[in-house]
Amino acid sequence: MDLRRLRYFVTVAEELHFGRAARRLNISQPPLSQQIRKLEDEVGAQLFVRMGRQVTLSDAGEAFLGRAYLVIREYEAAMEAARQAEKGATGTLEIAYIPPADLHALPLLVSKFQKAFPSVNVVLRSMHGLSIPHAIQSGRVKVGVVRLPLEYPGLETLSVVRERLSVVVPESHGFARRRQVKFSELAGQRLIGFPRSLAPAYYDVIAGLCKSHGGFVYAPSQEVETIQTALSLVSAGLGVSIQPRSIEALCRKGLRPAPISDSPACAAIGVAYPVGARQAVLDNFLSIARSIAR
Amino acid sequence: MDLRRLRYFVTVAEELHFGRAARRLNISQPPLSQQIRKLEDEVGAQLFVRMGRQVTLSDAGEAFLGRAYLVIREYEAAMEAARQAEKGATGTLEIAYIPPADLHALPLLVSKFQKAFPSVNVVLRSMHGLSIPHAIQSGRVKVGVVRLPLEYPGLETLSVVRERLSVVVPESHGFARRRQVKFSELAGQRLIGFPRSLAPAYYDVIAGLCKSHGGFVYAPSQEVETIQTALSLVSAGLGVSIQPRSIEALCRKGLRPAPISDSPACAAIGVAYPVGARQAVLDNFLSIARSIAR
DNA sequence: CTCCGTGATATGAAAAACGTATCGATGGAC
DNA sequence: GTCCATCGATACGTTTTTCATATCACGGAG
Repeated sequence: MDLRRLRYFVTVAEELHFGRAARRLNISQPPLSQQIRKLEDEVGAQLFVRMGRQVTLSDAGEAFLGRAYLVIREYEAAMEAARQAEKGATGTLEIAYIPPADLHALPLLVSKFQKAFPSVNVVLRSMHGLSIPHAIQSGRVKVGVVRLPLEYPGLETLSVVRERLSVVVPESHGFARRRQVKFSELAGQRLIGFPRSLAPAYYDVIAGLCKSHGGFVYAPSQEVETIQTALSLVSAGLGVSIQPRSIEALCRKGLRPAPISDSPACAAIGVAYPVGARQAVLDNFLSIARSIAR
Repeated sequence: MDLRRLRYFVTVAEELHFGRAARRLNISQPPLSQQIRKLEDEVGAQLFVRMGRQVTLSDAGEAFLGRAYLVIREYEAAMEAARQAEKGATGTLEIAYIPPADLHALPLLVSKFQKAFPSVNVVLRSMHGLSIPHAIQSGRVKVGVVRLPLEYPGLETLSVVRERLSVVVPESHGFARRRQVKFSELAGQRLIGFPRSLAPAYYDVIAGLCKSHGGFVYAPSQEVETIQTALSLVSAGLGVSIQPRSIEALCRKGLRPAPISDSPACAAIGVAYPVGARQAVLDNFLSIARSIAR
């Protein structure tokens, strides 16, 4: 399908001379005449007026010519659009992300990506961390921004930002004026945390640190699903909460974050994507993610 | 050129299943796979993702699909436009006309034609009667509105309106209050007329009537090219002028038209067109002209 | 009238598209 | 795990389409 007849027609219409047109098209004249005749049959109208040795566009041909140019241009634009999409320079990138990602990781990723690929349409979908893997594998989104580590068959991950931990306490708390605290000091505190099912691996990292560095069993006395709720409960004096250090930006009046000095950079957020996905938009997004991770 | 591959692609994209698509297209499955592959080669991008038994549109295919619909629609619109143009329902009709035609004949023709064929673009070109035949045969205009009779090789004519004659006199003239005059009374009057070369046959008709009915030789003492000039000269008292009866509409203050009672309907205006022209717009225009001529 | 240029026609060769048969891979049933 | 059904890809021979060479038919110029 190469729009051959249309190109033949356009050339003849431009030359108004079958011989010259045939030379321009690198074919001989008889097949050109045949193809024009077939085109006329298909269209159902006589496109040229052959009077003697004079060839003219008929009214129908005149009307057809302008449209023919449009068809050819549209077709070439379609091919070009497909090539651009294959290079990942255009198209749509659906990103599923967990709410806490919009503090740091998500704005970083999206702004840098959009600067590099301004023609890509980015669609952001806030989702529960649990449903993101399935959304990726079903193709509803191309990539997820999730809490790491994440183990899921068929998915690979790439760490983007890693943070150490802080403990958020109310203003009246003993830690409120401390420059830093240690895990061991958290023993006995009422802890406000998230259900393990929300991010099992991340939960286990925190629990492991409490055990190894603090010597106590991580057992939140309140389980909440969002950071905002956790902070509200802290503010109300129901306990303290272990959070990534970037939580400071969210600490409104009455809340104080205290860095945990012996915390490794364990609160990681990264991207998750299908193994062996051959999608250029995704590849481009991943290279942006890698450049941020350094 | 039937956009075959494009239609194949669209069908597969709609079905996302080569077998079903092949059945819908009334071909077998292998050639369909081949054509899709060739299309992918030509476009330069993989349009479908074949993973196992699952067929999906790739990003490139997604981008291509929308444009492909446009191409197909544009192409069909082009064919339809050509057919419409061939039927004469659309296109352009260039009309050359002599200035006196815009009194009666031209508005009649154009308004009725445009009512019947509103999509045709009518272009009106005022020209000297002498240059109209050449304009028609060279194709610069499709039809002419001219003074009849007209003899010209390669042209046919069709009478549209026929009028009897009046003589236009100044208010102070002796004929000014007459209900009608006869050719014989025009003998001895100073006559204002047009050069014979402007419309030889029409000139000869008038001259013949003067001779046969009036018994004198038609010999204008002033020759002018336009009706307006003739009327101005009459108004200035330089003479009287023989004109078609519809001249009454142009008689401003100081001018009086007097019908010539023994004039036949000899001032004819009609359309001139190439013999054997097979142009539908022209045919449509001619049938309108015939319906006006009754 | 003859000759040259032009588009249409005839015919055989090359290329493209198609159909039948078959392979290979994948997913589900047992 | 094995078997079976499904689906797309491949192989190959046939049909259709397209092309090139040769030739014809027509019209205008000398």
